[in-house]
Amino acid sequence: MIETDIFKALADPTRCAIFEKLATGSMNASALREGMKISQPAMSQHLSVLRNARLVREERQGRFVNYEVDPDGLVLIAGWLAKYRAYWPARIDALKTLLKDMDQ
Amino acid sequence: MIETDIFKALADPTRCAIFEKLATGSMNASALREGMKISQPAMSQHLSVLRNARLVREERQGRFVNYEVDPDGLVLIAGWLAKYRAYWPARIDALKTLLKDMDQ
DNA sequence: GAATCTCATAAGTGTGTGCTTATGTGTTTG
DNA sequence: CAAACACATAAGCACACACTTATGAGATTC
Repeated sequence: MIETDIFKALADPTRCAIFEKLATGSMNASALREGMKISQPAMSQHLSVLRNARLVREERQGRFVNYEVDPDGLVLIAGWLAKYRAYWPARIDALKTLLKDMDQ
Repeated sequence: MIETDIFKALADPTRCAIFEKLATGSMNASALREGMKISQPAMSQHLSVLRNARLVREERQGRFVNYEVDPDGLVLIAGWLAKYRAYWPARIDALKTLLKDMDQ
């Protein structure tokens, strides 16, 4: 099941934080590590998990590896969420407004 | 971090299946267990995790406990997803169509 | 009110996960 | 080509997690 892999990837707070940081702009692993109390191998392992979940993709640049958000994972989550749309209450209107605002 | 709790809840395949089954209609724990090779305590524990993640809510009915999807959890995921909307590609159009279809 | 039913909790166990240190791989630089 | 650098992989360890059996807590039925 590929969705559970995505959820599993985001279930770890550190990994979630890495993803959020990466969402502010693509970075290499060393830059990501700045400000985070985490070893180099740990970062590498986390990025590997995020990559397998299609939440992140890499691009080799010389001896650096540049990481960026992979839209595939996000779209998969959106697709999963869409299946349960029938359960969304009126509150969904607030979210729609939020989405519209972020479109600007 | 409350989002990681939701993701952690959905990271387990069994729990994910329970949620999906519950999305087809509210049920008590015994009905949920039908067709699933899982012990009664295991089901109870899974439901407890889903409840803490606000993905599911309970309603006592006599000696039965009726479970149903809690929209709160879904809305929280939608909110998390919305933060990364900038990364959604053209493919988002296909999803929008899907969402529109499910509105009918 | 005793038996039965639905569900929750307790306690114990094997497996998975996230971390560490140590080392390997590939690239750039002097 | 040797040293330095960025990153990946290996191996080992502590802890979390999903499961089991056993038992407890409430509610219904006879």
